[in-house]
Amino acid sequence: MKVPEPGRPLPASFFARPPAEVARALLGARLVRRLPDGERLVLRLVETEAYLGASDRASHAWAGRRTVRNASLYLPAGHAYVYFIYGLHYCLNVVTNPDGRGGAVLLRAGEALAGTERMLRHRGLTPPATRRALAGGPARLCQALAIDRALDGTRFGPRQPLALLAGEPVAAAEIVTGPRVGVDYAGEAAAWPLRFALRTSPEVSLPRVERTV
DNA sequence: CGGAAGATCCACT
DNA sequence: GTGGATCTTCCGA
Repeated sequence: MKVPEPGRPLPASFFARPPAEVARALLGARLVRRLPDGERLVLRLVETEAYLGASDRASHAWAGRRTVRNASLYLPAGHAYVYFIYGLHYCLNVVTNPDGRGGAVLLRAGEALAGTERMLRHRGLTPPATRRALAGGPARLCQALAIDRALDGTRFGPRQPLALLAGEPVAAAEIVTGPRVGVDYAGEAAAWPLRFALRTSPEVSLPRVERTV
């Protein structure tokens, strides 16, 4: 599909595609968080994972599961699904359902482009901090951007608390894929290469992924 | 109604 | 490399 100029909002049609396609296309995009006091925090996305929905045992929408917790997964494409995990962490997803099956993309890591000071504070870090410590990992990303369940079900868009904008184009040779993290329980789905990352990014959480796309 | 497990992170060895 | 923190959610009994 046609991708907007860098800095332009990604339209709903961008997200209304198969999750793996969206996960790959989101690499390089800018995730913008507007705080209640008006400050803008910006990350360049460097790692994503696709969750396919009903057919994917690793997905919260596996077998058509629909609960209070994951209700946002069934909102139209381009909405946020934020969940609480392990008793202390949050993770941020973008809903990508082409046909209402609960597909989503987990935003796993980003590189700070603006608001670094504020993000350090949110993370409880003081310089020098590694780039990876700031927003490398889904829970770190959420903490850096002050994201919690209050943002669950909101729509990504300009003038919203969360927005996704087009970034600079990314060459295919810069993208690597591999199995998703922490889904060993998911049977054969655990091996599916639905994790996408930029090859050279230090923010990418380990273990490093293999194959180029 | 109780138990078990989770799309993680950090400190410690 | 390993284990503990910490709590919500879900499913089976």
